[in-house]
Amino acid sequence: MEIAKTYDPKAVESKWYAYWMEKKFFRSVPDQREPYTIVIPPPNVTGVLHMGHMLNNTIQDVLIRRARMMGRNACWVPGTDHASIATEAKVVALLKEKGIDKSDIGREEFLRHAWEWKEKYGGIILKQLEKLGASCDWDRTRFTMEEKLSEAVIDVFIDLYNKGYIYRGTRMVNWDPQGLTAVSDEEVNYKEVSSKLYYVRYKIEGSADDWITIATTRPETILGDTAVCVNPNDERYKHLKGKKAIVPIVNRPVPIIFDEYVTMEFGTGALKVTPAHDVNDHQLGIKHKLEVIDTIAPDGKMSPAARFYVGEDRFAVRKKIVKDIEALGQLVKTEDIKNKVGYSERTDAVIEPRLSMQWFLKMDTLARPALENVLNGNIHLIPDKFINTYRHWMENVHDWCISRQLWWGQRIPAWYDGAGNTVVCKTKQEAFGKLKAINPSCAEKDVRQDEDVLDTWFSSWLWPITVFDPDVIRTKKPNADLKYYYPTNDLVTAPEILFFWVARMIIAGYEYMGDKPFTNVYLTGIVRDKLGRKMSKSLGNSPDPLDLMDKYGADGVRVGMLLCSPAGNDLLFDESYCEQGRNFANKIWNAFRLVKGWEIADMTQPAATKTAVEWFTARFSEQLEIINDLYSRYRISEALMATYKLVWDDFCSWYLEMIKPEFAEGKSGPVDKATYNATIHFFEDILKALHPFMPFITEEIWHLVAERKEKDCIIIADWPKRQDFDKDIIGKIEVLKELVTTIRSFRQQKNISPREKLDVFELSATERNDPCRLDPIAIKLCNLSSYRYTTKKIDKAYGFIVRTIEFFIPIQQSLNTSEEKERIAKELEYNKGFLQSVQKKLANEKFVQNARPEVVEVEKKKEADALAKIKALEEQLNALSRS
RNA sequence: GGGAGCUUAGCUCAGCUGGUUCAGAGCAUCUGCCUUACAAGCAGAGGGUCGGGGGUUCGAACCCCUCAGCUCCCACCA
Repeated sequence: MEIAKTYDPKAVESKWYAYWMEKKFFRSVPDQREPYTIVIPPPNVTGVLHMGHMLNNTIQDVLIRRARMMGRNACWVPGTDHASIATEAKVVALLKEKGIDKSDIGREEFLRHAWEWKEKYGGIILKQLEKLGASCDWDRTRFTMEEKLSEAVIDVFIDLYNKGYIYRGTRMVNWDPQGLTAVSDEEVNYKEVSSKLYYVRYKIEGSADDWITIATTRPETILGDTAVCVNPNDERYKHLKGKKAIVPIVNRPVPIIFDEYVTMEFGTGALKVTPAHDVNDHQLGIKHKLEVIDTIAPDGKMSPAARFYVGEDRFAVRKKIVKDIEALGQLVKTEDIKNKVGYSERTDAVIEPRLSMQWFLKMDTLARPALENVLNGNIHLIPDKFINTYRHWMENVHDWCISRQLWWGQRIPAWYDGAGNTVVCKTKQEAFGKLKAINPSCAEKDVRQDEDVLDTWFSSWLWPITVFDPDVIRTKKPNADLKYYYPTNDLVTAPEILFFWVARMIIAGYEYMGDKPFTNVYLTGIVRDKLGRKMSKSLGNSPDPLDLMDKYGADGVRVGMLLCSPAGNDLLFDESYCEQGRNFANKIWNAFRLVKGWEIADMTQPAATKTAVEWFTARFSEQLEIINDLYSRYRISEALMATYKLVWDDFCSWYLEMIKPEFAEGKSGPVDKATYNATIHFFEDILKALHPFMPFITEEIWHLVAERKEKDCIIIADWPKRQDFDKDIIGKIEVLKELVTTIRSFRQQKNISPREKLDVFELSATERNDPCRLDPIAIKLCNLSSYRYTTKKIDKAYGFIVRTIEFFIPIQQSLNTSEEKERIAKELEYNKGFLQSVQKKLANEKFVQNARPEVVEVEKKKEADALAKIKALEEQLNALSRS
């Protein structure tokens, strides 16, 4: 059978994914084994796979696959998030294209369209995850807005309301004029922008020519001014006590108030107060009992209350009003300044602080256990630098605005009778009953449900609970799944949603399960481009993961992602990492080709090979231990690198070269059975160690390297067991590697072909003829005609030292003496310098007194070695001088 | 404005409680090789006063101070 020279992932990947699915290897049901559980951070239904997902899900899949191999009952629960704002915006846009306006068709009709859209496109991202090799239990796929999960959300709302944590109130909220909804503080991004600070003078009422000049960046809000505020300590304005200022354009007299809130140094020290459109002004408004004039409508256009520019957008009005004020002669000056403006995370519209009636969740009490259990280590944040950030947030947590003025989402179960009474309960009937009890004149037709839906995070914070048992909120009796899988083990997510989601899941976990939702939170970095810029659609700097997988194979891309993912840091992604991943896959493939091409013969095992097998046995265990340790510390990319080097360097470059049969009659010679079997066994172990990173190629080779029964797949194979290993041989081979490298380097320097055989003599204190078990390996790897021992130095030979052992290679051609002398002199000089530094240390009494004995011993050993080496080098130099 | 963190080879990073596994890894670079597993490869080599300065110590990439630069989080003074 001819095996292709390069590995072709395409057919292999789809074949094995289908096979795994068919054999239900991803399926998990509770059993006797210890569970290992991950719930996926549900991607938005609107989402398409981007590099962030790739990273995130690759890590999850690595963890879940390894756990599966370690004998745990591995369960990775997939699903999607309904993402109210994002999805609603998408559907609105789609309808708009068809000429349909959301408000024209009404709630029911709109939701029908939204569901239709979800059914059609909502599963795309999950399909894409399959390409990556994600071994999710697809039978458990959940959607945050499916009936059962929604019911749980409603039950939680009612429960928290009954417990007194939820209240309704008028608050200044972050209003998204494009999405036409309130958004939470966490959904506002502040960006620094260049803007202008306008100085506008207001006339003092009743004066002839007395003015007060304020400074503002938002002149359009002047129409809503209901006061001018100055600092009571400000000498400049003391005379204005009890006076009024006239707001320009609208000509409204407003009080001049005094409050220490105002910074005297900023602008003119006088602040215009617009309680309806600024958070701080709102506070002032409450404190000084100011009138509130809401001049900006929900859509960002001036409302009738503004009286001027009604119906025009606030930004257009900003320009206009400045001109008009200038025309009035009241614009004093303009300054360029930089300030920060809030943008909506979802729509990127400028956030408008706006007063509105919203539902809030009181956070302080609920947040307490969530903070404690992170601080006391019950929940680990990885890397732990995030603990500080987490604590800071949890200690200063604000009440959470949970209502959204949208239709796509769980509708708030609050009911009104139109007479100012509110009840919170599940159904209209129930509500009618309750309302009637309060207000006997209430008719059923008066009962109206709150129009708003709940914040998406108010549903996803239940995710680790409701994916297993959506009824538990109501029944309070966890089902078998929930009992078995909860708390889950690892959560892999982006630090950006540490507060949005992670913190709130922890809160919900303790409130509803009395226990943490997960033990470890692995926070990935943000995927950036080579230049460190965040990947984004608008920059066009984000590669399409599907294209990448097409080009490099899923295994290649997985490896590429992880190669550049230092634990807890952002990663600067570059396609060349995927290339490295693909090359690695190809390397493995070719190792397989080599082994598969061997003929097995009934022959005794050569000495070199026997030692090589002993060495690799030890080496593998040694490295496996390191790899296991890296996994346990979630150093995933380092675990990959250790595996990479184990495979490429130790297995391919050293082991396979050691055992490779010699050529005979123009083809590779046969290999003995013992070596072959050992090698196949090593190969299997290596494939297992690689499987979490490269599931497809390992499964493929697993089936080619030996006969397999139907369900004998690597995906469910046992993770290799670490054995006690022979440290001695590992050390010896390390020295041998140095010898081999030195000889190869010598060949290159002297232009000696690798085909030309060389003799090597090792200087030995005593006469000996017994070959060491390593010698045959040296003979093979260096293409030697012999490896002998000598008690005398050899003339007319190239002499060199490895560690403390002296070697000679006799050569026909005469050595360039001066060149050799120079080389040895250089080495001598280095060693003398080294010796000096060591001796200086040892001569230092304070060092000998204070340093730990082991450290001193080491220095003494260094000294002895250096002395021996110097002696040898000097002798070599003398010999050269004599000849 | 408050807080956290970072700065080690051209690039991305590792270096746990100060001392042999301390100056490392991968990639990139350079040199020689189409050697019958692999040129998506093989072999070899070069490359860093560990951001600057100061201090503690017998000894500092590691501890302290200071300066500079970068990143993130929180707050949002118009």
